[in-house]
Amino acid sequence: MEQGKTNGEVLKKYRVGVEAALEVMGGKWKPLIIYHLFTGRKRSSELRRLIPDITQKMLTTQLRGLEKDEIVQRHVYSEVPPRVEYELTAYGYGLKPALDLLCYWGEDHLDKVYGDKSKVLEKFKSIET
Amino acid sequence: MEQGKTNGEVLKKYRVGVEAALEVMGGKWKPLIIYHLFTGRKRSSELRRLIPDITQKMLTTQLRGLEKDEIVQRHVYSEVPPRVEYELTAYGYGLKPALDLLCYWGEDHLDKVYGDKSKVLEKFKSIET
DNA sequence: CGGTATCCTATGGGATACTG
DNA sequence: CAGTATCCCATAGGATACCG
Repeated sequence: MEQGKTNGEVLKKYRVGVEAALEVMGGKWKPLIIYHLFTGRKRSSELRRLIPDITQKMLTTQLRGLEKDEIVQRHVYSEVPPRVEYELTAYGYGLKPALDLLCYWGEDHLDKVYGDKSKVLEKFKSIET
Repeated sequence: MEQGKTNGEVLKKYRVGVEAALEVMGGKWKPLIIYHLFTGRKRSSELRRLIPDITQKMLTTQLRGLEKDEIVQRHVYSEVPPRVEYELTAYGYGLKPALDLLCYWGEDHLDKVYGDKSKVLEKFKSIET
């Protein structure tokens, strides 16, 4: 238990904390968009190519949400044809550890579901706080 | 980049991994339920008390989902009045590292939104893989 | 006490067409 | 190329009442 806080405060912190995080990166496409931006800024067409199943509308919608939460920054170049690039903020990059852990857990889960041996779980249990 | 895998394979792995994880624990109340179960098995009425805003229906629904994915185990006692307890499986407990990171990031996000200093981010950047 | 069964609505997300 | 505007649908989630 953290110091100087009541159970209720810690509980509330946890609640809004995890909920806030899920609001920010919990959309259907947001984790994937963020993932691709981990490797550097991408223009809109690149993201569409990297995420074939996403529609233009959803790409825009999810990016706007991420922009509002200051996870990504939008760079507009006044050219013809227009060019727009999206870049993770340092703040958004801070989601990487959490997303990576979620990813590894998810892989492990899929292995489990599909009958493979659980092998990723061990790898990260040392990180438990 | 992981060994022996193409970019596509790694990408696909990441995609389904993070999506699978969000399917399992991405519900509105699931993280909160899981959190409370981190501290030990709880009976249904305890969870409702700990999560005042949840309805009976949603508690049952989310718990059934978690049970299906083998995150929680349901223990039924044939008594009068009936008693039912829910317990995290070892497998479900493996979500703790990821949930904790999400929680800390979310707290930091809320501090940021509400004008406080960002102070949790530093704490975990060493975990980045 | 714990759980269903209805019923309802809010909304996240998709398809398509259009614009600067 | 990047984005908006409609229109539409599936479903997650809430309110309420009832059951063993």
